[in-house]
Amino acid sequence: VPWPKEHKQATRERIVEAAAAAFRRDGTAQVGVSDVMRAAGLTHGGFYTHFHSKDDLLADALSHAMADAHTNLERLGGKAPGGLLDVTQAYLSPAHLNNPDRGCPIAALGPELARGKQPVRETLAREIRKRLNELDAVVPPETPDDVRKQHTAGALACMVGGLILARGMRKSERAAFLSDCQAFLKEALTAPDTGRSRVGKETATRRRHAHDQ
Amino acid sequence: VPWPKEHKQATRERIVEAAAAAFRRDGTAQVGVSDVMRAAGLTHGGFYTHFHSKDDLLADALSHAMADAHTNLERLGGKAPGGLLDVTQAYLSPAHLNNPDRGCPIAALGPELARGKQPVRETLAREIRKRLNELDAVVPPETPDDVRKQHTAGALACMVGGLILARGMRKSERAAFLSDCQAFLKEALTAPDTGRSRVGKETATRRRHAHDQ
DNA sequence: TGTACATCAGTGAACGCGCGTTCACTGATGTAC
DNA sequence: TGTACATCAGTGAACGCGCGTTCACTGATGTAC
Repeated sequence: VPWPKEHKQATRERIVEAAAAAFRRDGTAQVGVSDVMRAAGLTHGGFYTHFHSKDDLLADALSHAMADAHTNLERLGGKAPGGLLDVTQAYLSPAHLNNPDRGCPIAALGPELARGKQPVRETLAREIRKRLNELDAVVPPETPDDVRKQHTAGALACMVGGLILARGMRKSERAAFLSDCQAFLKEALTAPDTGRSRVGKETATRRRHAHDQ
Repeated sequence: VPWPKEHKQATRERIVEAAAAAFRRDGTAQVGVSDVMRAAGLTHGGFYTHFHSKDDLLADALSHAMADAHTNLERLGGKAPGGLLDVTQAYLSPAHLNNPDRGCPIAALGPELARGKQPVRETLAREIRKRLNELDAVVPPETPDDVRKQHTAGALACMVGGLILARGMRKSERAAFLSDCQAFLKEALTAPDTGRSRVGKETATRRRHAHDQ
């Protein structure tokens, strides 16, 4: 083998990484294969030695973006995620709002991915399920199954919808809307009166007032 | 004037209506001016006597789609919306899931609209604010202002995110996820223990079990 | 009442342009002798 | 150790194609006489 074995794979990952950022920032339709290759420091001609098609790249970029967002959001919220509430507060942060290229690809591309071709839709469905399972694992084990399912579904829905809506609003209204979503989830997930689920209570108040634009 | 005065306006509205449906079904980038004109029973050449550009049409189609979705969702939930909870239950329904072309344009196109050009972004921001105000008006007047703001923000976020996520999942998982989101919102918005907000309680249970695919 | 006319909504060919994809090639690399 | 060679990652010109937009035109309409 004339080339180092890991060289091609490393190049491929550079392309995927560039694509994951560009797609999330500008949308899948506005970013061309040439744009991605240029961002990866290559020319467009070599693209098809790495991928069968742009859709093939998109599916890979989606998986990469999910892992990437997960990493970046953990960095935001301090080392330990703590509970479901902590995850939601980090997600609904101005930092996430203002950096879609390093954030959740569902919030950035969800609807257009759902309209995509089969491999893309399959990857999206798999990643959503994975995300729900991750959130599920963060809820205290003593929580009843039905409550747990409702909390993970409701929390993820509120995160994705909240971020999308905030990004669609006027700049001056965004921070307040994110705070309202955070407060709503704090109430809904803590639910001290039902006594069934008490999640991440200790850090919620602190985060609620921490804005960093 | 050689033509009836309302004729041109009626044609223009036919184009906007066709565009509002096509954009929501297939996305703004996948639907061409020719597609829209053909759906309206016209040829593509006449488009620019009605609109300055495709973006101009998109802004109009967005406003039209919001009003259209509002009408259709009211039809789903019986005549009287009742409360905030009722609105959310109608929104998170299989009927809405399966008919994006007649549903909420934020759930169908939100992220790509937020990346659009200024007039489109302005229209999106205005429509989101309008929607929040409509939801606000449906919350009982005795509800404290901060709770009201959190409920409307959280509910809308959960609606939009819930629908987007459900559309991204495998068909077999969608209905259960929607139900989980509905149950989450029922808990969060009813919140019987805080005693501050008791919204749409009477119809929630019935709706919760009504699926129509 | 009937005819000639001016208006303008709608037509369809044509325009650049950028896209995804293909392909003949180039040149840096590890290997064989 | 040094040289010729086979390999293949990457190059860049070229391909159809469909898009948004323009424009010379057509023909249905209400109006003037």
